[in-house]
Amino acid sequence: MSNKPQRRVTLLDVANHAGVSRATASLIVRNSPKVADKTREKVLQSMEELGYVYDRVAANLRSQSSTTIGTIITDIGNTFFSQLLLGVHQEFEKYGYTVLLGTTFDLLKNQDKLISTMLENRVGGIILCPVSASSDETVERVNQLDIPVVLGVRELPNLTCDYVGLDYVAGARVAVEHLIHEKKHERIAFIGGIADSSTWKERMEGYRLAHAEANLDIDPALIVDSSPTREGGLEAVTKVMQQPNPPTAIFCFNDLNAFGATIALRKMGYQLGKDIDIVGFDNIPEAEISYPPLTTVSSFAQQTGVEAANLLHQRISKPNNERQRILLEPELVKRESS
Amino acid sequence: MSNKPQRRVTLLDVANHAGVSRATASLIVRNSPKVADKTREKVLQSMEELGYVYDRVAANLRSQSSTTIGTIITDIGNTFFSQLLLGVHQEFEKYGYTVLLGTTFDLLKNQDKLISTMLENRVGGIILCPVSASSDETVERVNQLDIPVVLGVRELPNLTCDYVGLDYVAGARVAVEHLIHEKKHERIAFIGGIADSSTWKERMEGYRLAHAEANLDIDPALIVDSSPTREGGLEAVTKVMQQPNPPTAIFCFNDLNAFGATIALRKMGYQLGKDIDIVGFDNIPEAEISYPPLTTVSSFAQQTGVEAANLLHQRISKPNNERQRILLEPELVKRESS
DNA sequence: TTGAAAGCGGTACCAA
DNA sequence: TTGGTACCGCTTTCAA
Repeated sequence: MSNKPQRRVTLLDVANHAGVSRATASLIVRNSPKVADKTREKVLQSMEELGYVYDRVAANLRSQSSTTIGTIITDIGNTFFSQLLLGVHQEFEKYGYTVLLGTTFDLLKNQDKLISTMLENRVGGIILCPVSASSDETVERVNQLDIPVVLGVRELPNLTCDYVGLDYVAGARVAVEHLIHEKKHERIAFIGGIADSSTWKERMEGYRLAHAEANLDIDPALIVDSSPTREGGLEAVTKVMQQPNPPTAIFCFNDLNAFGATIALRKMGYQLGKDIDIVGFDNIPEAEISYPPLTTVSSFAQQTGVEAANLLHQRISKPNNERQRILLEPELVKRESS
Repeated sequence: MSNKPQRRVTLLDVANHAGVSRATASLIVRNSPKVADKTREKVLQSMEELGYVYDRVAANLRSQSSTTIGTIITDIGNTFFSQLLLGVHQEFEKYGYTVLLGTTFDLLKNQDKLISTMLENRVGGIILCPVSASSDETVERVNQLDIPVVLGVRELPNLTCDYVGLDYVAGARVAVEHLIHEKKHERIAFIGGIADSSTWKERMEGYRLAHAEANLDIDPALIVDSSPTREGGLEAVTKVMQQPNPPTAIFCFNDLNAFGATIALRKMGYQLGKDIDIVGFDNIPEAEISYPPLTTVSSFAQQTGVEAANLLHQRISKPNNERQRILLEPELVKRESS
């Protein structure tokens, strides 16, 4: 028993064993109702005995279909994306899709390669969280694809596919308004994130609106971008606090940036939530247990994943439906860091 | 342009367009050296023009090979596993494998189904982090598989496949020794984790050894298991602190449990690292930014993923190599919670 | 170095 | 309700 390199048991083997044709056996694996119960049982019995394993790959090849979908995210190490992925999985499990995972680390060349890989693997659709440097070529390329694509988190211009993301403008605005009105700040820094990206620009817009509404001027020296990581936050806040006239509050591109900033500020001797206020963006699980617990804007990562998966599923089953654009509403979660 | 449901461009189309045979074109997509440079260029040119996309699925079917591998983890929401997954990805990208991801949520029936799905999708191998309730049937089943399996994190008895994990006994021991010798505790609780699982038993053994070595008795009332989550930690610590003679220090099954315990203890009015000491296990990124920063045992999640991927790759290329068992050495990371 | 034809493990289609 | 056969897109094998 268990002497490995045996030939795979095929449907034909099963059919022969059960004394039926391959076509009939095929109907049975596909749960077709138009086959006699007796025959079905006989064949199922044979499958059991022979240890038959369905070859979905061969089936998909012949039927020109696919049961796998590609999910391309930026970084699994970032809880925001792992939460999103959780949502995607959770939803696709229902539909019986399998997920092919790819991570870009925000590099365009990785993204290009991943899209190719996904296509070569005949995925039925792609959930794409585009890298911040996504170029016109990316857009062009995605537009050319014969399979459905749902964009997540970051929207690309001139792209006509479904999209699910957050109203970042509103999210940034509510965060900054909180700092202005409830916390009475007038010099608020905006740190982190890559200034090229649409997600940054939208937060910037929210930041601007909140200032405009309160008749507050914006000091460009208080705006320092960086990579959206802990390290980035650390660097950016260090830079911004070295100003002759430093800010009294800090709005961060995301929670990761905020954590980095927190570490740096604490080292400088600031007491967070007292000497200086800080608010993040995303509400990743760490925000709750960090010190001090981080005030942040929830961007509903898991929910985003769920919606994206749903959109893709709909698009696959009804290719000609009208294009959808889902914008989740952000929510300010007040904790102790501000 | 971009009128969707066009037939897929095949190698035959390319061959015709370039005026060569399909076999020749096939050699070219596989980078065979035995084809004239002129022919190659002509064909590559045609591919470009026609927008050819290689069908890896069909290729794998015909050549009885596979370029995807399955990775089955417990929960993407748990940073330990997302870090592990990060390692796996990072490594497989080098070898050109694509990862099919599955999550069990520690449920046996999910695990069974995922293994089936992976097989049906013709994965070339599986990295399996088994659920804690993995039964003899799981073992039996995995033993029967014709494809390589590498076990991660949790070892299963009587299973002859490669394994990569941590020396949990040593890890628990060093943690508890720290509490006994450096922090002078004599009543140390062990909370969290499922008492059935091998990972729990090994930590328990380390806990026992540290006590034995210090001539300390173990009070069974201080040992409370739970699910390995934040909620579990919260419940378990609540139970253990209600003892008439509560512990003065707490060793947690993992960091998630520790965070839950932290929240509960703080609510009870304890000041961590002062009134009571706590140490976790895993050293997930959150441990560093939690309050207070958590003393914990690093279990090198990402490294585990890297090693597992390597093991699987080796096994796939050399099926008859001797079985390997990699045990990473734990490391105590001292922070402020103890 | 290139080409013709069979086959991987299924499904589609049509006839019986 | 069942069976026969072509075929999905590629690789393999062997001959030219």
